Amino acid sequence: MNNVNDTPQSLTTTATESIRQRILTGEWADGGQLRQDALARELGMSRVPIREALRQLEAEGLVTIVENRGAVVTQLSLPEIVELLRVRVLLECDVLLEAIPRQTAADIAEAGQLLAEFEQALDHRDVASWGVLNARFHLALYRAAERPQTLAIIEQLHNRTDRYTRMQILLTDFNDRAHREHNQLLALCQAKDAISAAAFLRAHILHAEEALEAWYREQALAKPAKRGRKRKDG
Amino acid sequence: MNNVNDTPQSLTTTATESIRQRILTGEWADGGQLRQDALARELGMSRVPIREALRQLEAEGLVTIVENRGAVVTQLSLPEIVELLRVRVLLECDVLLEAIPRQTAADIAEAGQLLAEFEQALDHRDVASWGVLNARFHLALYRAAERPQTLAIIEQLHNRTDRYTRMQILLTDFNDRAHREHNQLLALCQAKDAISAAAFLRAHILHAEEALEAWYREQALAKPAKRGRKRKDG
DNA sequence: AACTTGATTTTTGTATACAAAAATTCCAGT
DNA sequence: ACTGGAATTTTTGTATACAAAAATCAAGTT
Repeated sequence: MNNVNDTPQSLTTTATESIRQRILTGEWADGGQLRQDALARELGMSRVPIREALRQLEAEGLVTIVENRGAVVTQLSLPEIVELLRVRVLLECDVLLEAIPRQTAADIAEAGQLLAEFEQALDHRDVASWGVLNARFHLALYRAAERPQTLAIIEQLHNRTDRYTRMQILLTDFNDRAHREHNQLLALCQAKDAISAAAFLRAHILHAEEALEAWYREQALAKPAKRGRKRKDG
Repeated sequence: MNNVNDTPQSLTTTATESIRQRILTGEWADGGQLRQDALARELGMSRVPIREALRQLEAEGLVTIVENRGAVVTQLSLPEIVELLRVRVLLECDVLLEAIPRQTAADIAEAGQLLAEFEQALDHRDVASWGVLNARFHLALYRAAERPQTLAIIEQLHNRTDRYTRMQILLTDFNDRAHREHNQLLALCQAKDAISAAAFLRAHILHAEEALEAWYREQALAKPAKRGRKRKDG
């Protein structure tokens, strides 16, 4: 995704990548407003490439542009998140099944390296990188399937959902479980046990979904209590 | 997708929709150049909203922007098309399974109406509308699943692949088979036979894939012959 | 305190201008 | 006829200016 050629990159591409990265690392809250002028100043360019970048990110599902009102970081409802996780289950399990017989030692090593980085990030509560590392770990396992179009769709699904699964890990102290499951997944890949790995991956994603649903339910219970207190104080 | 509100639509949105529609109906050939100036003149606006529209359509996979050289209608190779059709199989069969128990008589009637329109379009060789009607027919069957995010992804997959399956129908006289299979699919939905319908849908999409692959093989055989003749004349 | 209205400011959408890159044309030499 | 280089034209990328829409602020009324 980085510009590895010597040809200068257009400002629009620079803006798209920068804004996307900042959304993925959680710099802006869900629903947070993205001001064209501010972004243009920060990135040292006019509003025009910013607008083009926002158009692109809107089509990727990361940004929602409201006409004459500007752009916000897209907010997903729980049903929407759950739906996208279900799509992930369908695509990722199929791709993993196909990838495992073709994974090389280098693929496994790369995934292992990413897992080590993810463990460190979990230990250090470096929340900003959890989603990115999670996506990279999964994609490293799938790459051997040589399905670049499918992987691009999967990457976009991660870009849209990992903010939420990451937040859930943070708020429910899901670290150990996430790490355990990733290690187990890697071990099954090393063992070339495609059927078990795909079934495990399915369970892994569905666990995240269940935990997210449980967390949302807790929030729903917690919110009315807050409102009650506010009335008393107000 | 049409603007049903009284609020005026931005020029960018207008341009996006217009250009997308023209790509889907085959107005431009695969790989055809999209000139910003020409589009701006045709649509009666400046280049700025055209550029924004092209950025959006690029993220949808319909357009490929080459820096400093402009935009072309995206070309997919056979492996890429096959891959996207496989993704369609995964998503559409799952969604149809979920939709069928919830389909209403209105859903079935809508799909039947679209099938009648598709039959007419097939009879009249109205090629421009085949892809659009095909997508609409399928989406009508799935809508009862109430999975809007998944349907949006499926719609984009159709937008990216129906140009090719449509071309294959045209060039291999696949009309009768396409029509028969759509009718069979609708009948299985009417019978609420979800398992058979999903299996049939899978076979239907894979038939299209096989036919496309066969057609590409014929083209590969046909091409060297043309090149040979050209050398003799040249 | 809440609401309404008008004025002002901010933000967005778009056109125009300009610079840079790419494509095309032209011309001279072989 | 072909090639290479220069000149010209076309096209793209971006900044700036302007108009319109939305948001904010201030004053007055209930």
